[in-house]
Amino acid sequence: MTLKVLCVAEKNDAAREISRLLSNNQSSRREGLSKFNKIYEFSCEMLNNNASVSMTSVSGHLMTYDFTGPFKGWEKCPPVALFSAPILSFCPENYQPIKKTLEREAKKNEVLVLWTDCDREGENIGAEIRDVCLSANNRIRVYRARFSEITFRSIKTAIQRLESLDEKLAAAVYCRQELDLRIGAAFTRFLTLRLQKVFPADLADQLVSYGPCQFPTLGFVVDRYKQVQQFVPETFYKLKAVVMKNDISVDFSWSRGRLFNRAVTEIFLEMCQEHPTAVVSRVASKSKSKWRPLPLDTVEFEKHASRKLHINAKQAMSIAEKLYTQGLISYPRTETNLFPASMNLVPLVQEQTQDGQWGDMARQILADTPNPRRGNKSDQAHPPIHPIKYAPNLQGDEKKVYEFIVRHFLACCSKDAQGMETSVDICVSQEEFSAAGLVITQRNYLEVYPYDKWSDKNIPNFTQGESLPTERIELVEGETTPPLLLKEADLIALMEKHGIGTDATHAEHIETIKSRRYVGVQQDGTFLPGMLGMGLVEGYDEIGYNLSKPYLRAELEADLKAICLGQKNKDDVIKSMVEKYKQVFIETTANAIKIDQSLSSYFGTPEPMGPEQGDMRGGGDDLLPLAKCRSCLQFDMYFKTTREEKWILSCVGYPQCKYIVFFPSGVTHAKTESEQLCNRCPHPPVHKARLTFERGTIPYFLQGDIPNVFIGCLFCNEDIKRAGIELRNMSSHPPTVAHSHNSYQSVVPQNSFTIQDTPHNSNNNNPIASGRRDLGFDPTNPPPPVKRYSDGTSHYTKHPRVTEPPSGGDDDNFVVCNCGARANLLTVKKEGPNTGRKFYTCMTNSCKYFLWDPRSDPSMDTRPPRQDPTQMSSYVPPTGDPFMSLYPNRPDSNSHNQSVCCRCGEQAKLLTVQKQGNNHGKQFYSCPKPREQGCNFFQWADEERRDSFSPPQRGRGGNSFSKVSRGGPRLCSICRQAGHNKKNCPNSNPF
DNA sequence: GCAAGGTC
Repeated sequence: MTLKVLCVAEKNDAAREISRLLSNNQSSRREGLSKFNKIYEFSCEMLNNNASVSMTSVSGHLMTYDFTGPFKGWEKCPPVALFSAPILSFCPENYQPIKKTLEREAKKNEVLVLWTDCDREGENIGAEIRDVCLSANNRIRVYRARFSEITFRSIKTAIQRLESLDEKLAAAVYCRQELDLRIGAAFTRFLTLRLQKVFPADLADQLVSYGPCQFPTLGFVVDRYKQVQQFVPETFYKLKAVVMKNDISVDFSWSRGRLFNRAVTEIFLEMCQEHPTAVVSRVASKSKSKWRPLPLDTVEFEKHASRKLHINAKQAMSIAEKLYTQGLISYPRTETNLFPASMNLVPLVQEQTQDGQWGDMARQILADTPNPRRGNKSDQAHPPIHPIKYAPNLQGDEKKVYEFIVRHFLACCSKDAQGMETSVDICVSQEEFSAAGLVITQRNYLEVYPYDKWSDKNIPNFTQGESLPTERIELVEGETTPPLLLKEADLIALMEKHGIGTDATHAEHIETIKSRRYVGVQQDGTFLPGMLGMGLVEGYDEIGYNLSKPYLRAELEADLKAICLGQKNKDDVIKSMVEKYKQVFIETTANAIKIDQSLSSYFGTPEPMGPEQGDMRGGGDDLLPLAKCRSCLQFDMYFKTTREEKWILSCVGYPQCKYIVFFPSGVTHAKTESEQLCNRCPHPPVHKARLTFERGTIPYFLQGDIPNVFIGCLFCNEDIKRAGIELRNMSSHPPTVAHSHNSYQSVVPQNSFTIQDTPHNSNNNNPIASGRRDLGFDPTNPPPPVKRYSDGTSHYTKHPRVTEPPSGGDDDNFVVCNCGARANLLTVKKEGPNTGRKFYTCMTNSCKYFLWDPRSDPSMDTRPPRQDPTQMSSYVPPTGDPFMSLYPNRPDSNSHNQSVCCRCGEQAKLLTVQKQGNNHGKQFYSCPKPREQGCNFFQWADEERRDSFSPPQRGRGGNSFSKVSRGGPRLCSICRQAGHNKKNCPNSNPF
């Protein structure tokens, strides 16, 4: 029996090479949907079967991450919301062909073997491949091949010991990805939006970013610059003895090195000058070798290119990649600095014998057999960088880079340079001096490697015990010098030392801080911090977090390691790190003025920016959410001002969730009280709000210690209602928002509305409208097309009080539900039988009217949405709705579970939320009288927040329900305890 | 328009 196996490697090169090895050079090649990722086919033994194998590849990560909907817009949500915003995982457009190839091939095969690189990222890429393949073929069996290098032996061993994917490694990468995105985006948006406003003259178009790699890199440059600035030179003194031998003058240096006290040095000088004869105390000769370089890895390549060729790291890497794609050199991204024992270097050296400059050297190496040193690093995937083919016709920098790689390779394969070092010690009046000379005996690798310097230094022959007159003894004065400013190669070395970025990304991070104007490069290649970079680091230092230091990142790295080892759990790490960084962020925003001040020493007077500007542009202290949205329960709600400068409280889920609360015009400022939580509201935390009123507009009984200021919960406070602080709200049921690792958004709005007015009463006179809710959509008798502002024949009618939309265009998406609120035309995005279908849904949570758009493709499934008489709505959203599965809680027949809705007199049901989620098990009252008849009231059993959920037309105040239960003690409606009522409840709000 | 990590 033949087993059908799909193998997937991390990149095409690896797939090709592994196929070659597994097939004994017998694989055939065909095209995949991605032109960069071929499919290699062959047969071999696998899992004790004859396997027919298709081997293909991805190109690194298949999936990428981003925020969704409202969180994508820079000014649509406050940056702090990004710490809890949902994240969408999706396959970007240019990788779709790869994904489609995987899906297609997965369907044809029984087994999937993952051949991604054996590192953390590789494990995660493996998991991405697995998820895609399983979604196309859920019966495919998944294995992981582990190999340390792409050699016949390693590959064979791997195939005999197929394992399972290490979920821990994959999880660590998910963790890194999520944190990098949240932290980077939040800080970047905040900084950019704020500083563009504060320093419009200099930074109006400047992107000011924060990244956990770029910022510490900037920190290194600033640190060194400061060391140089703060350096105070010190004068030192030393002695020098000059001796003539065979007409050659030799400088001997003092064994005491240097002293910082002139008087003391002068005493030694006088002593020597009193008895100036030098006696040779020791002459020693020993052989010395200068080691040939180690095989070249990426980091060394970048450093050498920068130092010796004066080509910056980023540029050097892009040239190397070009040479690689031309087949001239090996893969340039490698952490390996030792050639695998199995690798045959002879043909590679052979190639270079043709060259006029280094051909002789290549021949010499072949005569001696190439023998490179073995370094101590291996990424177990790629060999060190080496030339593949001889390339005589390159020009410019390409030629320089290629030549360097060839010379370095030949130098590696050559022998160490040999020399003889002679050291001579002399004694002058008990003070010791020494000198050394060098004679190079065999240049060896130096012949081909001009980048290293090792020169002869001639000194004459001295004999131990001989006495010589000193030519002179002198006091030399010098000054200590500051450290040198960093050059690119030093910066890369520091990044490597502190684990900032990876070998593949060092050059990119350096490029980023250059392009963001954080640093500049001088003519001599040294890095100077720019005004922006300097100011940012100073500002952050002022705030007190070492964001420009590598520590925080190092802590994350340690956590990631712990995840890999199974000592920590991914979700815990994300939770704690998000919380940590969020606190840092909040403190940073609260102290943002310090950043302004630091920058103001470079960019002049800042434009004042305070908390009064409570918009999304990064300022002030309005960045705390008040609570989770009362409508969608998914997103946070924030205070903000409208264009007309009226205060509102809105859900950041807009436009997916349009819940919004309007305040009366007397409110001049609204803010979340960071320290005060409401102890009665569920779904904590619900913060109390601080509303500032215009003088004279606030009722006397609301005034507390501070005149004209109200502090209290907006969702369960009777006083608010009595005071006439009308919390008008409009909302829509939000579509499901995809969370991490979901590849779809189920529903997205076709357009977005701005809310212009309060909804009004339902139009009870419209028979079609009022009947529709009960009947649902009748497929046998499809209604006429829905028109905007229909003439009464449509299911939606224009309510006379709704303001005309400003455009006046023929906007079919704009309709008014029979409850008076706006209804949206939405499209199902989730893959399934209804993909692409459009439907209308009312924006108010308490209505949730649903209707398929009859203009949708009639061949689609036109069954009406699932109806359940116990459900609140005729529309059942896919997931995420706490009201989705509501079933009456009827365990007994006594009246204990019943209340009478005092508004309409109907008996209200006490229901229990069955669906798993935040509200699981919670009880609520629901009046069964249809909305069209003016009721359909909703209220959680354990709280009072009627206005949030009641139909807008209901009057304020008064209790809609009177309990008919006669059993048990009467409980306080605030704290649910017996013995008092809400008027004298000890837990009540003081207002 | 944000990050960093893979890779072409």
